[in-house]
Amino acid sequence: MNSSHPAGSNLLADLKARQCIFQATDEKGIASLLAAGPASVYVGFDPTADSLHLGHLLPLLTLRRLQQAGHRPLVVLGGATGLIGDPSGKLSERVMQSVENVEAYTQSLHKQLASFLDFSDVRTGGRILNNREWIDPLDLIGFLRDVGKHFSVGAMLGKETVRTRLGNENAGLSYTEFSYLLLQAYDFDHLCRTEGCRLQIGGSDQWGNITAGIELIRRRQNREAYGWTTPLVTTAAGNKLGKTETGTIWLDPGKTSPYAFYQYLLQVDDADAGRFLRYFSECELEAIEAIEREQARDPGSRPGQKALACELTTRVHGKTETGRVIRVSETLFGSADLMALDLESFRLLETVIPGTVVSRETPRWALEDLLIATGLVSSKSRAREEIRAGAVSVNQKKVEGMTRAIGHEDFLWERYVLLGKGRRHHAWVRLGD
RNA sequence: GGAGGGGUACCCAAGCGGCCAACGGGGGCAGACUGUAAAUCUGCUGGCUUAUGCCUUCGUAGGUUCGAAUCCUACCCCCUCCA
Repeated sequence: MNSSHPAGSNLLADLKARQCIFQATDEKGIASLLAAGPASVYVGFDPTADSLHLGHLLPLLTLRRLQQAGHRPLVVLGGATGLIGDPSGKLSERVMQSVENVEAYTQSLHKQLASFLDFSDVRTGGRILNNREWIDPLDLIGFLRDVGKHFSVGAMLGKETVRTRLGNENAGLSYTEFSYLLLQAYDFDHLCRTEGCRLQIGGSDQWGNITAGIELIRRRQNREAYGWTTPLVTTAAGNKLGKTETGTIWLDPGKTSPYAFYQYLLQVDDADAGRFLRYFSECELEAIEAIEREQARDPGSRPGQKALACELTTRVHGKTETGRVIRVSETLFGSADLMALDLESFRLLETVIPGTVVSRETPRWALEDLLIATGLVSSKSRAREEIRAGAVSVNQKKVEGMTRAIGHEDFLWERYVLLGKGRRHHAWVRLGD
């Protein structure tokens, strides 16, 4: 890994300029900790699903920057805390996950992490840990006496997380979730003891948990620990990055295809592109500013979105996949005449966007049925509505009228039909062998 | 355990015997305009062999009624306060 990045204050200055620091406990203390040599830094993720999503990326990539600067990344998977459920940022009680799910999720996340951090680099010596290692052996009485004793219920009630939950008419807060804070604080205390880790970073909703850990360390170990949070990344429209009405943008290609991932980023608001590049891109700030100037001059070509989408898709899904995705995007949205598309392009298309295979035995298909089969619409009624609205295209030609059917003559290269719904949704239909 | 409040479509939220597949808002999808942007305007937003037709849906299960999201009974869940 690139280790040319400066340790200590320059690194912090860069992170600040990128607005990757939302709140910090003691900037001077953090600066001297990082300047003193390689420091262990920890980020925790609870296995609430079998994949991370875009919203997890900022703390993760911030940790990556720290590793590049020579520090030691520790990722804690909350195999234990995930069984409790973090009330932070949640408006209502979480549904408790089964033990089997949490275990399976933990394993999935474990695999995913390898593409963001280098755990084989002996010099920085990063590790992935599961907090079951140290939480499972705890006994209740011991925990209450040694850890619980250091927490004042008054202070806990003052935490924003707790206050919002208690203030909500329709949601309460169970004792289980109320105790979450103690467990996460204990994680930090444990890591400080066993790994010499004195810095925790996390998303902005983790502030309360992080500061609780710092206090616990102070009381039990009489040591000074630090923390900072990254901002919650929201869009100009006020939504969380990666959360759409139709679903979450996952990092797992099986849950969100690389194409969908790329397209999501390509479509971010102009107003967000520069900010997101600062958060996520490893380009120097000057380079980002140059892209922004380009963007201002020619917003239609969206250089900011393209840079963002390209870099992040590459980081998450790799270079090869990103190349395919970009080529397909250019095919579908470029001015190129579809009829000029060669068979190879269709084969590529097939690996990138959704579609369906139909039997050669059938002479004709109702357009509605193919729209459903490809997943472009959810029901026949919807299909009809979209056709009526003039939203559907066959081989890039808009369908007029309601009676269009698809026959063998529509298959280009006697093999493929390209269906479209609206400006952005495409799917292929392949004639089976 | 007691008292009170509440559970309606993706979310919020009206409705409180027929005119309810269910007002309104948000979100989503689509059309126009564009730049695969934003803003704006318009349409759609349970399903079906498109039908002034049928089926499913208003926490769950029963019941009353010609007819129920609306009334009754039991049950489940959530919130607040008291014990």
